[in-house]
Amino acid sequence: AEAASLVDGSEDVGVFAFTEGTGRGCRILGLGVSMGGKTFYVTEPEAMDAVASTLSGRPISGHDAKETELALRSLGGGKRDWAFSTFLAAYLLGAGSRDPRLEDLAREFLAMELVSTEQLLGTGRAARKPSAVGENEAAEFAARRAEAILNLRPRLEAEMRNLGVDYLFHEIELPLAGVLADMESEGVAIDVSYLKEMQEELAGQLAAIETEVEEVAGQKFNLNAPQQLAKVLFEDLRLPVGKRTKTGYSTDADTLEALREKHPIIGLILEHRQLSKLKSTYVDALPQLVDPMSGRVHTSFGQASTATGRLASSNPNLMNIPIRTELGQRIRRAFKAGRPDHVMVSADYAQIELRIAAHLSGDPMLLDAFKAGQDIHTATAAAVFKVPIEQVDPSQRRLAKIANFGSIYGQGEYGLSQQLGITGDVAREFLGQYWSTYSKLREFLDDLRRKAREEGLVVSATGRRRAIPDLRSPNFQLRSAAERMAINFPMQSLAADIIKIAMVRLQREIEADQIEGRMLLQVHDELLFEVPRAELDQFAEKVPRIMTGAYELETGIEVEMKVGPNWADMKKLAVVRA
DNA sequence: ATTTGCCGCCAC
DNA sequence: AAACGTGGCGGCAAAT
Ligand SMILES: Nc1nc2c(ncn2[C@H]2C[C@H](O)[C@@H](COP(=O)(O)OP(=O)(O)OP(=O)(O)O)O2)c(=O)[nH]1
Ligand SMILES: [Mn+2]
Ligand SMILES: [Mn+2]
Repeated sequence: AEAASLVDGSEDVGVFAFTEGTGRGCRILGLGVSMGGKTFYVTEPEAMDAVASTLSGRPISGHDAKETELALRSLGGGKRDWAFSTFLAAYLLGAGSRDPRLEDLAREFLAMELVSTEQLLGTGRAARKPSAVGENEAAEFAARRAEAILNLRPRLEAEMRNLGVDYLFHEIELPLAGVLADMESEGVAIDVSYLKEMQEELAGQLAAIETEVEEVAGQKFNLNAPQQLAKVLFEDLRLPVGKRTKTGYSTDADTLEALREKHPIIGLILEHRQLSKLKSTYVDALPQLVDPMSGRVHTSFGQASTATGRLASSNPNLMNIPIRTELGQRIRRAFKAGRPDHVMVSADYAQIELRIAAHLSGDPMLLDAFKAGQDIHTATAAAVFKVPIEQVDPSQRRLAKIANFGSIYGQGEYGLSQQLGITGDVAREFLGQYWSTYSKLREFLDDLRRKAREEGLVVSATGRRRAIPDLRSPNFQLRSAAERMAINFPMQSLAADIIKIAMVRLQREIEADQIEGRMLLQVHDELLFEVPRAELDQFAEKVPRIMTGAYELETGIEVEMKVGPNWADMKKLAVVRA
C-alpha cells in the first residue's frame, strides 16, 4: 500500500525492471520507478505487485517495452498501455541500428554515464548472475535507468518528429510491442513424442551413412567438420577442387552437387548433411525448448533486430521452420493446434514484395499483370522452365520466386545461372528480357540507387529509414553491396510495416470481440493462428479483411488463407483480394 | 570450460 | 569476374 502510494499522481512514469533471464520466463528482482522528482526501487514481492497493479491502468515509459511488459505481467495485474519506449524510439531514429542500448542513449542525449549491464554483471570468469548483485548496487542501477528513461523521452520525441518517424512509433511499433508480448506468451504447441521418434529414426540413418562413408573413404572422420571433409575429398580422394573459402576448400552443397557423379561418397555426404542439419537444428532442439508450465514453445520476437523493420525470432527461431523437403515437412508437422477442438489457420500475402515493387515504381507491365490476377512467380517459372502455366510445380515456382527477387535486388548473370541451374547465356537472356519488360521498374531502381548514393540513406513509404554509410565508400565492392541493400530496403521494409499494421489492428479486434482464437506467430508476410473450430468462419473473414486493408497498393493486395490440424497439412480456404 | 570466427544452411 | 536482400543457429576449431 505504501509502495503503491508512491506512484499516485498523473505524471509520466519511467520504469525499469531488473530481471534474471529474459522474456516471459524472467524472474523480476526489482523495479526501478521514476516520476516527477522522485525515483525509487522496490524488491519486496508485495511492493512490486502493488506497484505493478497501480501501473497497470496507466501509460508508462520504459526502455524495451515488450520485455518490460512481460516482466510486469509476470507479477500479475494484466496488460497496460505504453506511453513511450526509448528502445523503439532509438531503433527508428538510428535508422537501422540494432538493439539500441540505454547507456548509449543516455550518453548521447543526456551526457549521462549509466553503468552498463556488462559492467554490472562482469564478463567471462568474473561474470555473476543478476541475483548475485547486491541490493544497493541493483537499486542504483535500476533507479538510474528509470530516470534516464524519463529524461530521454522529450528528447527522443522531438527527434522523432524532426525525422518523421513519429507515425511509425505511435501507430505501429509501440502498440506492436504489446501484441508481440501476447504472442510470445501464447506460444505454440509442438508434438514432442512425434519429434522424439523422429530423433531415433534420424540417429539410425545418420549412423548408417557414417558407416558407409567410412567404408567408401577408407577412413573414419567427422562428417560435420568441413575442414576434415575437405581434406578427405580434395587431398586423399583427389577430387577436383571447386570453390574456395577464406580458410580453404569449400564443401558447400553446390560444390558437392557438382561432384556427385565423380564419387559415390558425395551422395552420402549430401544426404548426411541434410539429415544432420534438420536433426540438430530442429528435431533435437525444439523438444528441449518446450516450457514445462505451458507445454508449448515460446519464441522471442526481436523488435529492433533488423535493418529493414522486419521482425526476427529467436530461442527458438520459428521463422525458419523447414518446409521445402519431405523431411522438412515432417518437422513442420510437429507444430500443431494444441488446444482441444482448435485448428491452425495461416494467412500469407501473395507475392508481397513484387506488388510493392509494382506499386512504388508504377511499372505498367507489372501493374497490369497484377490487375489481371496473374501470379508472376508462376509466370516466371513457366518461362524459365518452358512449361505451361498449369504445369508449374511448387519447386519450380519456388525457384522462380528466388529468380524474381534475385533479379530485382541486383543478382548478376552468374548468380542467377547458379540458382536456377542454367547456363550463363540463358541467364543473360533472362535478365535482358526481364529488364526490357519491366523497364519502368528498372528506372525506378536506378533512381533509387542514385538518390541513395547522394544521401547515404534510404527512406521507405512509411518513413522508416536506413543509413548505409558504405554508399559513399570509394571501395567498389563495398559500395555495390551498399547499393543492393538500398535497393532492397523500400520493398522489404514496406512489407514489414504492412503486416505490422495488420497485426496491431487484428489483435485489437480479437480482443474487442472477446473471442478465443489467438495469433501465435508472424513469419515476415504470414500470420499463424490457433482457432476454435467454432470460430473458423469468423477468422476466415476477419484476418484477410484486416490484412488486405492494412495498406493501399495500386496492385491490390491478396492473402492466401489456409487451415489444418498442423502447420504442414494445410488446405486452402480462400484467396482474398482487396 | 566458455568465447569467437567461420562455414554452412534453414526460412522469408 | 563478381555482385539478390533480411535474419538465427549448429558444429567445429582455435582462441582464452
Ligand atoms: N530478396 C529476397 N527476398 C525474398 C526471398 N524469399 C522471400 N523473400 C521476401 C520477398 C517475398 O515477397 C517475401 C515473402 O516471402 P514468400 O515466400 O511469402 O513469397 P511471396 O509472398 O513473394 O510469394 P507467395 O505468393 O507467398 O508464394 O519475402 C529471396 O529469396 N530473396
Ligand atoms: Mn507470401
Ligand atoms: Mn510467406
